[in-house]
Amino acid sequence: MARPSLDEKHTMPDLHTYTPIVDAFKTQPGTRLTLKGWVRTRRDSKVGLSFIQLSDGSCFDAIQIVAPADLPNYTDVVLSLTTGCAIAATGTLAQSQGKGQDVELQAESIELIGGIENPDTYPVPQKRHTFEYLREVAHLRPRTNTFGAVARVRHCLSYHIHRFLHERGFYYVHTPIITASDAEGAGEMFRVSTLDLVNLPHTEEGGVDFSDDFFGREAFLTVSGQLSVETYCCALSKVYTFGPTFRAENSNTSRHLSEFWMIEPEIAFCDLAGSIELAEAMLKDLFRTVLDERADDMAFFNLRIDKTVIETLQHIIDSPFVRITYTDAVEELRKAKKKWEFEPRWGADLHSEHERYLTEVVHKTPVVVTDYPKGIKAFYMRLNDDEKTVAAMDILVPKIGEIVGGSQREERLDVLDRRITEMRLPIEAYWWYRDLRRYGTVPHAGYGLGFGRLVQFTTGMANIRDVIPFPRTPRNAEF
RNA sequence: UCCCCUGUAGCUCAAUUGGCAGAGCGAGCGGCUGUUAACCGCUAGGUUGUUGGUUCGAGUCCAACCGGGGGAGCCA
Repeated sequence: MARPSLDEKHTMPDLHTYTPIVDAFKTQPGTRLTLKGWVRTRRDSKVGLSFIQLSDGSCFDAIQIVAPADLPNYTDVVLSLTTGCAIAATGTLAQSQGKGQDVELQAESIELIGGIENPDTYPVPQKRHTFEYLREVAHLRPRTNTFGAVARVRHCLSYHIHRFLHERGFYYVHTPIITASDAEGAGEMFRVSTLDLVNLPHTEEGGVDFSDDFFGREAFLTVSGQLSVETYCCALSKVYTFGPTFRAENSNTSRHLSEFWMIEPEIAFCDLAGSIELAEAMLKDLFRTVLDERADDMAFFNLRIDKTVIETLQHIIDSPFVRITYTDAVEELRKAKKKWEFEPRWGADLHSEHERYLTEVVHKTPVVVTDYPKGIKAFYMRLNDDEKTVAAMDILVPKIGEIVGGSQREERLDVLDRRITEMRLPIEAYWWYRDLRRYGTVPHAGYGLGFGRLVQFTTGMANIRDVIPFPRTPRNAEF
């Protein structure tokens, strides 16, 4: 990420009457600076000094400020600073006399900007906290090491997804959040309505009369931008969406959210293999970039969260993803000397234990499973010549399982219609989707990459609720 | 939604066969120190998730409900 260099600062609006700590660390000792941020800890020395660890979130490390006892407000302000206080400190950057840091700020003045009402009630004092507890104080958890690091990595991944796709000629399409179609076929939907719930208008047959509703018909939050983005794909060739999606499933796991972000590239004149290549290149590019640009945060995750993350990411960057058909995968699983809770069987979906075995035990790397039975996959996936399987793919990674799900789309109208009918879906609802096959249809393919799962995998964080600022899950929408 | 575990101080957890509610961390005060996961001492802090039941007596046993965690399913 191109942070503005110090020289470029003057070309920016004067937001910074102070220096971000990330820049302070790169500054020559002897330079006079003002720093602003939040106090992590204060330690006093009877030599006549206080040491203040200051963090502003611009990088992982906090900086040490040395506050001499002869500051005019030393007794009444400096000595009462506690964890969480917001301050401004002006002074000279100096080579540290102590161990543990290279540079520190020798303060000439310290100004209290925002104090702590009562240190005893501050929810995130400088001590160990469980992630479960921190979820209850989600408005203050970004001040902790872990959540600051997650936020920076999340930003880095987000930014470079756009960069990666942009560099390859993809256009970013804003697909709608509200959809009038309940036929997206990827799970339970949240209803969007302005009807008065306690006094619903009824039709003559006794059902709810949605013609009185805001859109004059039933409306929902989208579960996927795919169907919409296919329309732009069949005009701009290479496109993607990156936005929130919503699933009203009663899912209670460490890798599901009711509101989550997803990247959905869609590529015209492309088959399944092409979309797998893109997904693999994209994941590798992202891992490489994060290890490079967020080395500070990644070192922390590797030390405190998961001692194998960096090694795992590096290994993935260096080796090709394993590709295996569903049929071969089932064969391999059946041959495995392992007791399954669910016996692998052709025609049934792979269970969590099967996916983990493939990716964690057999291959120890991401595994791309392709060509699933048509009966367990969505209507829009392209029927293979065997008439039994469809050109679908899932990319499985250790611990998390499915991180990408994609397919080549069915571009033949007759086959598409047959599939819609077979699956007893309301064909009228797909009129505009079917039009794409009537007017200049082309082979195309795409996939959905779960952004939260990507952040989870990259950081080693065990629960998806801890890689998004304010997780929405069943019975939980505080904040 | 199903299975298993769990709910005690601000946080993390103890509390013997049912018998006086405890510790560490954090916080406050004091001491020590170019300190840095600091160290030493003192102090404050509790309707044991809720409701009901069994019992002379319930943190402990029983029931229902509510929250949290792990696994499964749904998927990204």
